[in-house]
Amino acid sequence: MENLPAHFDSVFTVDCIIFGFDEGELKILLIERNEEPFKGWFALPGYFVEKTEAIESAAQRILYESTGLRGIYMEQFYTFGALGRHPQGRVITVAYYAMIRLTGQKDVKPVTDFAKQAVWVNVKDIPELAFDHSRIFRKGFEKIRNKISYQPIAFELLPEKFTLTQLQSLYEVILNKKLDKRNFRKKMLSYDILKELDEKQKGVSYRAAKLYKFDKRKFAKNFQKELSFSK
Amino acid sequence: MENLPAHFDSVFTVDCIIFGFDEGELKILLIERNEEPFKGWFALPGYFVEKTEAIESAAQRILYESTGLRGIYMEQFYTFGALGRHPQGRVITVAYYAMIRLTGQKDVKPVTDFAKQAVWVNVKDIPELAFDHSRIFRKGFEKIRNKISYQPIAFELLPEKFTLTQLQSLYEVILNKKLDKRNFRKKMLSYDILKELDEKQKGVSYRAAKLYKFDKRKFAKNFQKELSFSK
DNA sequence: AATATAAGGTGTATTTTTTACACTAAGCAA
DNA sequence: TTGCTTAGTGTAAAAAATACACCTTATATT
Repeated sequence: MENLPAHFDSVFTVDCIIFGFDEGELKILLIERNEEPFKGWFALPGYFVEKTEAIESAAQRILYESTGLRGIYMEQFYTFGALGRHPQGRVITVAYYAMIRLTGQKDVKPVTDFAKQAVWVNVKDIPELAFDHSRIFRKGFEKIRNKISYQPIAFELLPEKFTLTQLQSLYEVILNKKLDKRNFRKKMLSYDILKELDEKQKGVSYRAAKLYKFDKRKFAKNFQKELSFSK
Repeated sequence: MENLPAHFDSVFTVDCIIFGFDEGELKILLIERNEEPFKGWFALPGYFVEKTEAIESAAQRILYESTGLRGIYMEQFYTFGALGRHPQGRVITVAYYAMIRLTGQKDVKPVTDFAKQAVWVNVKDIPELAFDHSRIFRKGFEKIRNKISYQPIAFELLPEKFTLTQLQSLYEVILNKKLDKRNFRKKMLSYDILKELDEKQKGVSYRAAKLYKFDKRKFAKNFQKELSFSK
């Protein structure tokens, strides 16, 4: 613990797991580190929290600096504070996740030096990450897998207008299992939180599907009962 | 942020919600603060984390110092880091809860100066607490209320041997609603995680009930399916 | 124009789970 | 012996979850 960099006074950091859904694949954002330790490794977007910052704002700032993304609601899921997490001493890390919509601008780019680049990586292809970030990722992924079963968080990953098949395949990727089409639709529609639009999918070379939107109004009204997708 | 006490270097703390079940009442441990700010107020047991401590060990140490309790497994549930939580500056607090068995030695006593006394208080009678501890308590209580519906955490609050009626009334206190006796028993027994003992309750002035134990072995085997007590 | 292709969209029967509900049995005390 | 208090038990009805297959529609190809 001798000779630490200046920010080691604060000794705590925020790391973010940013989920995106693109072409049927669930991805997260990783940065390539441009600083020792673990220079050149991939890591979750994250950095040191300033001494007088609220954690939430730190999370926003740090996500912006490492990826260029702004104004994204993140949910805190765990705080990691074991000894030996960081080679230079005890570092406490508050971890957040967010699910975002990748429509159009899915190009991400760090705006500071500590990250060399930011990239979207399929959750099935995550390499070994810096520090204990692999563990943090697993814990966060487990969290959303669990949460999606009883809370409508999947919509945040989809474009505003989506088909039921897209919604189902997102559930399938997150839960990592096949769902029955008829049962999925029956159940999803029974929650009465979707709005059926008069529009159809465009640009597909087969029968176009109806488009739906998540309906916040209906959700607030009808969502006493919880979602459940066990099978 | 001028003139802060020495430990303000570290600016983070651990707070604990310790649940106990006693004579049909769900209680938590509070301490009376013996330090400014909020001297004389009740607060959750908690204190500053040292610079080179792991959070988990800090939580153990702090719980011991404020209440005399040792070796209690605590589960982290949220980290609070808004500005303005602490009148002297930004303080980040990692919050834990634990559920403990109050058999015999339920007397608690601080072993340092920052707490004047430690007391068990019924969750229905919690006064306004120091800092944002009322909020932390509500969040932790919500967490266990939620968790008890799908994980067998209630047993940790009961004596090793308990009756089904005791178990049910614990569920009722935590969930804050009446449950049907027959349905409760049917469902609880269907999980096959209890061991029926050859013993009966003693010292009651009415028909004595059978005693049961939580059976970790069976639990590990049979607990793919989750508990659920919605009604 | 006809055909092939690929996904969209739909219903029913069966099983499982949840719920509602009330009386007898046992033990102790007076 | 009687009264009091809690223990302990079963069934029918409703609701939810599951398993399962075919026709429809839009486009692309010949």
